Amino acid sequence: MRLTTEFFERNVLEVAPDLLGKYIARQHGGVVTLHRIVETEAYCGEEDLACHASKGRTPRTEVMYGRGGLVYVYLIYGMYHLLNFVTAGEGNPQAALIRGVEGAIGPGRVGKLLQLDKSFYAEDLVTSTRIWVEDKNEPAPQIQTGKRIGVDYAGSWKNKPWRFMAAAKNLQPLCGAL
DNA sequence: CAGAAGATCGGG
DNA sequence: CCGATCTTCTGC
Repeated sequence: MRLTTEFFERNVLEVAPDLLGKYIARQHGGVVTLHRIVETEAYCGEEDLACHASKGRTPRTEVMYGRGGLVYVYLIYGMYHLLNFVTAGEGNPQAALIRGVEGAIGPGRVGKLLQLDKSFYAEDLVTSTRIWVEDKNEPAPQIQTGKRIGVDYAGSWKNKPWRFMAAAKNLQPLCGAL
Protein backbone atom coordinates (compact mmCIF):
# COMPACT_ATOMS: atom_id res chain seq x y z
CA MET A 1 0.00 0.00 0.00
CA ARG A 2 1.01 3.57 -0.64
CA LEU A 3 2.54 5.49 2.25
CA THR A 4 0.41 8.47 3.28
CA THR A 5 0.87 11.80 4.98
CA GLU A 6 1.01 10.27 8.47
CA PHE A 7 4.17 8.36 7.57
CA PHE A 8 6.01 11.46 6.36
CA GLU A 9 4.76 13.92 8.94
CA ARG A 10 7.13 12.72 11.64
CA ASN A 11 10.67 13.75 12.57
CA VAL A 12 13.11 12.98 9.76
CA LEU A 13 15.24 10.99 12.20
CA GLU A 14 12.36 8.51 12.36
CA VAL A 15 11.28 8.70 8.73
CA ALA A 16 14.73 8.31 7.14
CA PRO A 17 15.48 4.90 8.74
CA ASP A 18 11.84 3.80 8.31
CA LEU A 19 12.14 4.34 4.55
CA LEU A 20 14.70 1.53 4.31
CA GLY A 21 13.05 -1.55 2.85
CA LYS A 22 10.17 0.49 1.39
CA TYR A 23 9.80 0.79 -2.37
CA ILE A 24 9.84 3.86 -4.57
CA ALA A 25 7.18 3.34 -7.23
CA ARG A 26 7.84 5.04 -10.55
CA GLN A 27 5.33 5.01 -13.38
CA HIS A 28 6.35 5.32 -17.04
CA GLY A 29 3.85 4.86 -19.86
CA GLY A 30 1.46 2.93 -17.68
CA VAL A 31 4.17 0.64 -16.32
CA VAL A 32 5.03 0.86 -12.63
CA THR A 33 8.51 -0.13 -11.46
CA LEU A 34 9.40 -0.63 -7.81
CA HIS A 35 12.82 0.23 -6.38
CA ARG A 36 13.76 -0.95 -2.88
CA ILE A 37 15.28 1.83 -0.78
CA VAL A 38 18.58 0.77 0.80
CA GLU A 39 20.25 4.03 1.84
CA THR A 40 19.00 7.41 3.12
CA GLU A 41 20.27 10.48 4.93
CA ALA A 42 18.43 12.85 7.26
CA TYR A 43 18.60 16.65 6.93
CA CYS A 44 17.15 18.23 9.98
CA GLY A 45 15.95 21.82 9.78
CA GLU A 46 17.46 25.30 9.82
CA GLU A 47 19.86 24.55 12.67
CA ASP A 48 21.49 21.68 10.77
CA LEU A 49 24.28 23.40 8.83
CA ALA A 50 24.36 20.52 6.35
CA CYS A 51 20.70 21.08 5.49
CA HIS A 52 19.88 23.41 2.61
CA ALA A 53 17.27 25.02 4.84
CA SER A 54 20.08 26.35 7.04
CA LYS A 55 20.20 29.17 4.46
CA GLY A 56 16.63 29.99 5.33
CA ARG A 57 13.57 30.18 3.17
CA THR A 58 14.49 30.59 -0.51
CA PRO A 59 12.77 29.56 -3.77
CA ARG A 60 14.86 26.41 -3.68
CA THR A 61 14.24 25.41 -0.06
CA GLU A 62 10.61 26.53 -0.03
CA VAL A 63 9.21 23.02 -0.51
CA MET A 64 10.98 21.79 2.62
CA TYR A 65 8.79 24.15 4.62
CA GLY A 66 5.71 22.46 3.23
CA ARG A 67 3.82 19.40 4.32
CA GLY A 68 5.50 16.05 4.82
CA GLY A 69 5.18 13.83 1.75
CA LEU A 70 6.28 16.33 -0.88
CA VAL A 71 9.27 15.72 -3.16
CA TYR A 72 12.33 17.96 -3.00
CA VAL A 73 14.44 17.56 -6.15
CA TYR A 74 17.40 19.75 -6.97
CA LEU A 75 20.23 19.78 -9.47
CA ILE A 76 23.74 19.38 -8.11
CA TYR A 77 27.03 19.88 -9.96
CA GLY A 78 25.06 20.81 -13.05
CA MET A 79 24.16 17.20 -13.81
CA TYR A 80 22.55 15.17 -11.06
CA HIS A 81 18.99 15.44 -9.82
CA LEU A 82 18.97 14.37 -6.16
CA LEU A 83 15.76 13.00 -4.67
CA ASN A 84 14.52 13.97 -1.22
CA PHE A 85 11.24 13.40 0.62
CA VAL A 86 10.03 16.27 2.77
CA THR A 87 9.19 15.19 6.33
CA ALA A 88 7.60 16.71 9.44
CA GLY A 89 4.82 19.28 9.32
CA GLU A 90 4.50 22.67 7.67
CA GLY A 91 7.07 25.22 8.76
CA ASN A 92 9.54 22.53 9.87
CA PRO A 93 12.08 22.18 7.03
CA GLN A 94 13.30 18.60 7.12
CA ALA A 95 13.99 16.13 4.34
CA ALA A 96 15.28 12.61 3.78
CA LEU A 97 17.76 12.22 0.92
CA ILE A 98 17.42 8.97 -1.01
CA ARG A 99 21.06 7.93 -1.37
CA GLY A 100 20.51 4.48 -2.77
CA VAL A 101 18.00 1.98 -4.11
CA GLU A 102 18.70 -1.54 -5.30
CA GLY A 103 20.38 -1.17 -8.68
CA ALA A 104 21.49 2.43 -8.08
CA ILE A 105 23.77 3.10 -5.12
CA GLY A 106 24.50 6.81 -4.90
CA PRO A 107 22.10 9.78 -4.96
CA GLY A 108 23.13 10.85 -8.46
CA ARG A 109 22.51 7.35 -9.80
CA VAL A 110 19.10 7.19 -8.14
CA GLY A 111 18.00 10.34 -9.97
CA LYS A 112 19.32 8.94 -13.22
CA LEU A 113 17.64 5.54 -12.78
CA LEU A 114 14.30 7.12 -11.88
CA GLN A 115 14.68 9.70 -14.68
CA LEU A 116 13.97 12.64 -12.44
CA ASP A 117 14.09 16.31 -13.38
CA LYS A 118 13.00 19.68 -12.01
CA SER A 119 9.36 18.96 -12.88
CA PHE A 120 9.30 16.67 -9.83
CA TYR A 121 9.94 19.60 -7.49
CA ALA A 122 7.03 19.70 -4.99
CA GLU A 123 5.42 16.57 -6.47
CA ASP A 124 3.05 15.07 -3.91
CA LEU A 125 3.95 11.46 -3.00
CA VAL A 126 0.47 10.96 -1.56
CA THR A 127 -1.41 11.70 -4.78
CA SER A 128 1.08 11.57 -7.67
CA THR A 129 0.67 9.05 -10.47
CA ARG A 130 4.35 9.40 -11.43
CA ILE A 131 6.11 8.66 -8.15
CA TRP A 132 5.12 7.43 -4.71
CA VAL A 133 6.31 5.05 -2.00
CA GLU A 134 4.97 1.53 -1.47
CA ASP A 135 5.06 -0.46 1.75
CA LYS A 136 4.99 -4.19 1.07
CA ASN A 137 4.69 -4.90 4.79
CA GLU A 138 7.96 -6.75 4.79
CA PRO A 139 9.89 -7.10 8.05
CA ALA A 140 12.12 -4.07 8.70
CA PRO A 141 15.68 -4.64 7.47
CA GLN A 142 18.68 -4.52 9.75
CA ILE A 143 19.94 -0.93 9.85
CA GLN A 144 23.48 0.40 9.93
CA THR A 145 24.26 4.09 10.55
CA GLY A 146 27.15 6.37 9.63
CA LYS A 147 28.15 9.98 9.10
CA ARG A 148 26.61 11.85 6.21
CA ILE A 149 28.60 12.11 2.97
CA GLY A 150 29.92 15.31 1.40
CA VAL A 151 29.03 17.72 4.20
CA ASP A 152 32.47 18.47 5.66
CA TYR A 153 31.62 22.17 5.59
CA ALA A 154 28.89 21.71 8.19
CA GLY A 155 30.99 22.15 11.32
CA SER A 156 29.99 19.86 14.18
CA TRP A 157 26.89 18.77 12.25
CA LYS A 158 29.05 16.78 9.85
CA ASN A 159 29.60 14.11 12.49
CA LYS A 160 25.95 13.33 13.17
CA PRO A 161 25.19 9.64 12.47
CA TRP A 162 22.32 10.50 10.18
CA ARG A 163 23.13 8.21 7.28
CA PHE A 164 21.08 5.02 7.28
CA MET A 165 21.83 1.84 5.35
CA ALA A 166 19.89 -1.40 5.05
CA ALA A 167 21.68 -4.73 5.17
CA ALA A 168 22.08 -6.18 1.67
CA LYS A 169 19.57 -8.94 2.39
CA ASN A 170 17.02 -9.57 5.07
CA LEU A 171 18.23 -12.71 6.86
CA GLN A 172 15.33 -12.78 9.30
CA PRO A 173 13.69 -15.96 7.88
CA LEU A 174 16.93 -17.87 8.36
CA CYS A 175 17.24 -17.11 12.04
CA GLY A 176 14.76 -19.76 13.07
CA ALA A 177 16.80 -22.40 11.29
CA LEU A 178 20.05 -21.61 13.05
C1' DC B 1 26.77 41.38 -11.93
C1' DA B 2 30.80 38.28 -11.43
C1' DG B 3 32.60 34.44 -9.01
C1' DA B 4 32.68 30.35 -6.40
C1' DA B 5 31.14 26.09 -4.65
C1' DG B 6 28.04 22.36 -4.39
C1' DA B 7 24.05 16.39 -0.22
C1' DT B 8 28.32 13.59 -7.43
C1' DC B 9 30.22 10.43 -10.69
C1' DG B 10 33.21 8.38 -14.05
C1' DG B 11 37.35 8.24 -16.50
C1' DG B 12 42.55 8.47 -16.77
C1' DC C 1 42.94 13.41 -9.35
C1' DC C 2 40.31 16.15 -12.37
C1' DG C 3 36.67 17.57 -15.57
C1' DA C 4 31.73 17.95 -16.63
C1' DT C 5 27.97 21.44 -16.24
C1' DC C 6 24.62 24.80 -14.22
C1' DT C 7 21.93 26.49 -10.34
C1' DT C 8 22.11 29.13 -6.27
C1' DC C 9 24.01 32.14 -3.10
C1' DT C 10 27.34 35.75 -1.75
C1' DG C 11 29.89 39.78 -2.04
C1' DC C 12 31.20 44.01 -4.20
